Amino acid sequence: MDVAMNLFTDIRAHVITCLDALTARGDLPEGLSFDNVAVEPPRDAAHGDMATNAAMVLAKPAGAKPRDIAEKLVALLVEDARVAEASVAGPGFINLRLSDAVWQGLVGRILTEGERFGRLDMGAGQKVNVEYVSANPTGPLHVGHTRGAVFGDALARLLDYAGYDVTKEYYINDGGAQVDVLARSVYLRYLEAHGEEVEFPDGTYPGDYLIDVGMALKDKVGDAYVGQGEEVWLSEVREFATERMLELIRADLASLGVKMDVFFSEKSLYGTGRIEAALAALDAKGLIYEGVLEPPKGKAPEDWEPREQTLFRSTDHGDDVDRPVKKSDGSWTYFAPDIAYHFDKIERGFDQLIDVFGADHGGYVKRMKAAVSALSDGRVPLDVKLTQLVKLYKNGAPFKMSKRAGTFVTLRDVVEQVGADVTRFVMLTRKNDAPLDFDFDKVLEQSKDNPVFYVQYAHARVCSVLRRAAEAGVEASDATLRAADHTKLGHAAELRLIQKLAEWPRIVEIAARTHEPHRVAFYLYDLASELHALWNRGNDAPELRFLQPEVPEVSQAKIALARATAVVISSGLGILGVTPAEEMR
RNA sequence: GCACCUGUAGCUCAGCUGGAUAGAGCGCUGCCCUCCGAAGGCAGAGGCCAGAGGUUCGAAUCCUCUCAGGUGCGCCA
Repeated sequence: MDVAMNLFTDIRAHVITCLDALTARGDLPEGLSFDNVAVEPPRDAAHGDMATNAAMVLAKPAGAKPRDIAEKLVALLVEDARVAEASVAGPGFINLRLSDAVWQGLVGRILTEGERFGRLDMGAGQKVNVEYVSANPTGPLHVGHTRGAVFGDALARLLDYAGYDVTKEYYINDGGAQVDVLARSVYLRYLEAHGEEVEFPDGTYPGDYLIDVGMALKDKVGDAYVGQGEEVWLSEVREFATERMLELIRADLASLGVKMDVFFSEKSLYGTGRIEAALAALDAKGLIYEGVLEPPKGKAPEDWEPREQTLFRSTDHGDDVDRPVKKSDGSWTYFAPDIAYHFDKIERGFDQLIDVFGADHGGYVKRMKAAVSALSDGRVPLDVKLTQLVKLYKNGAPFKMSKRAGTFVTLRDVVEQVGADVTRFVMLTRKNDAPLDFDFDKVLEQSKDNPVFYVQYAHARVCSVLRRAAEAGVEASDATLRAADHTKLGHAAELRLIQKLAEWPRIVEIAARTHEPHRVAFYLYDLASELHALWNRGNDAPELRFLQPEVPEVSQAKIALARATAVVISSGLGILGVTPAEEMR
């Protein structure tokens, strides 16, 4: 077990020990649960370094006044050398101030643990499947997919960092009618490659990106399909085209730094008995029946007619209505193979499933959860994360996207214009379920209101200090910095930065638990802000500058702090999939 | 009609298993660079956390209802 140090859990353990002592002494009744006892950073730094609610949450079950418990607890807490001061405040909070030595000691530990500082074992090696993007293989990925791709990928990296065994997966919707549309569109481009004049009727994809595919098809099969009916070429062309589209999509993802572990084909579920097996599993639980659905109220469906269908009793697992798995012609609905796909994930032994969908698929969440709940007998949780729209702007003005007008913005367009690092970071500066504004000009701005720049700049400044230390003849290797005398870091501004660094493992824990990687991005911004603040104090107070060539020991302690900050920034950016910058250009 | 998401400073948004006087950036006001670390920093003003009830020692956070915006609602995926 490789558990990074977390000062908050360390101190919480100390609080629990003291509570046990109070219990043994008879000051607290036996058998109290300490589960709700928390040790957290205080909202206001003036309250101290950490605060615990122990006295308040225990007052009621112990039948005592919060302040009485608090005072007894305080007396024990201060016996530990790490606790410099403990006091009761407000309704019964206990504020703790830790000795400077505790904070100073953290710098050396971060430098020793490096990227491992902040890694957790909360996942305990549990297998988690994160499914994301899963776009139809009918064309290049567009901006909407980009957000899902970045979010899913960062979530996967975050969970890995938190100790889960993560599989990143893409479900290829290659079983439905739209890949037939793709095949017909490619066929038209194929005819075009043979010099025919073609038109693209409604219901086909007129995009230029298929021109190459049509030519490639010509190179492969010559004129074999010219003048032939669909029965001759449809299946072949479909396979050829989807394969090409997948290559395109893989390349799009690669340009963003996204690499999937598994591409799972919907088509592979057909004709193999796997859909039937999944539905049989539901049937065995009495959850499949033939029935007629009620029309949705108030929506006045004009062409509604009652018809009998094969239904999944999803209402037994929290859905609002039962859902059809077969169309009236007897073929499967989209839902059926998706049930089989999730059944497959369950059978592969995942302890937890996560699906990342666009917000327009919100209506699909309950039935999917119902299916997973039913298929796993409630053992495997499914969390569905919805990503909201990305609104594009160009220099403050909305940027309209239209396939017809040719102003269709692809993932590749975005990455080519602003770069993968910027794209990824910006996509994570908002909670996944909140809409996101993406301004092509603002994201490249080098100023404080651009968080990407601000965080990168903090990292680059540390690199710059290290370079200049070398020029000034101050030894600043990692080994030296680790062994430096960190007790020289006594200034309040320096301790503040260290305290921010101490929060890193907590941030990882919270972000991983809530499946919210944006928390990492916001934390990095705060951390960068602390570093910049300290840096700028060096303008007026030379004794706070990191590099002080005339006193190498002091420099080394301060540079160690800067370096520790860079280590954490680098870890955080790693989770976001962003490369830390060594210098700004 | 129903379901899900959202509603926090003038604007864009954070806010942990419920904790203390609700935070950040932009914008606004006022300071700080002859040079040595200013693509920046410091200070200030600005809030009925959409509204109304409820739960409790304590609610932006949990529950109920209302209002506003978004998304979706049987043979699309």
